[in-house]
Amino acid sequence: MQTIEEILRAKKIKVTPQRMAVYSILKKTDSHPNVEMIYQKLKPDYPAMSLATIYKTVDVLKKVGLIQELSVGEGGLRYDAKIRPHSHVYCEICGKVDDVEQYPLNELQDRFLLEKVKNETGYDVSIVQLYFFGKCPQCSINKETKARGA
Amino acid sequence: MQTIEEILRAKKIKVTPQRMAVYSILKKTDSHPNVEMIYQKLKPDYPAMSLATIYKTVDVLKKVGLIQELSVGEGGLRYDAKIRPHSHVYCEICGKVDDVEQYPLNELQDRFLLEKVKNETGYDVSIVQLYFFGKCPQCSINKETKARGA
DNA sequence: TTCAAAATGGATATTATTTATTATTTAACA
DNA sequence: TGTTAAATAATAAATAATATCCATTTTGAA
Repeated sequence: MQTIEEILRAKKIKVTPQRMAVYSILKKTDSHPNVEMIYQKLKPDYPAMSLATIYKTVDVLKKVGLIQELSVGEGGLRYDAKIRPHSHVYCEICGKVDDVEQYPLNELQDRFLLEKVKNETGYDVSIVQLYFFGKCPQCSINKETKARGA
Repeated sequence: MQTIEEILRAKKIKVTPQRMAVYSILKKTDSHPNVEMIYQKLKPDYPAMSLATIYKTVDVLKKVGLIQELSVGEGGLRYDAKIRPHSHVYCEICGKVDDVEQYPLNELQDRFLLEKVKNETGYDVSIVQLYFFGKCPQCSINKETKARGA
């Protein structure tokens, strides 16, 4: 199995501490952070890291296929180092993004699905993303509490 | 069947020419326009229409459930008056958004799907969106195709 | 027809995100 | 180790999307 360093070097992309740090943050978390969140998470260990570097780094990592980009309708984009097929659920109240692990992108047999869509639309499709939108458990409770209380 | 006017009046939302015009544009097109595109389309017939009104109108129409909002990773949002379950394919070169009619959101038996996701994640899910990303037929043929925005 | 509440137009403000700039530093490799 | 192209930091600036303001107009219903 290739290491991240090997993957980058194979594409003539330099391995830098900043790139490793951004990737490492994404690999560790399941919070699907945006650029600003990555910036804040890195600050303690890399106080000199520039926001611009993070923008460039997520671009690089995305192009190389090491991370995926999520668009949930906020201003910016979210990033995820989990690249095997899975879908996401977005809380419209607090903005949290969670993985939907079991279901159902893997059951859609992606390759077959891409073929079908290509046949119907003529598009050469490379990425599938399934999103669910709703209210997370915490926000559901808060609203109930608020409604009952005050 | 309820008319749009009836749906709005039932929710105590005033029926205005601007709202009808925005809805009508969305109903007629399959181009999934964003606010700016709607604005441009309306200009010939409604030269006095304000951008602010369009922002407010798509909000109203979305809340009432007459249109859906799509987020494909651009700056802004796209709108679609087709609200029965269907998915979308986005051309990463020219920015075009097309419907994927036949497949596969209807085959996912949405209600059952929402239940499963709720069981797994605890989220109270109300919306499902399936996106495909790739290259449209025109952009596949024309290698000289300009990047979006050009 | 009248009237109050709601909506609109037009402009501007706001705000968040992203890109550009440039001097400096660093990774890769001979 | 030296060289060079690439990357980074720091900051400025552009971009762009959306919200706000308020005077005027319009809708809905009494």
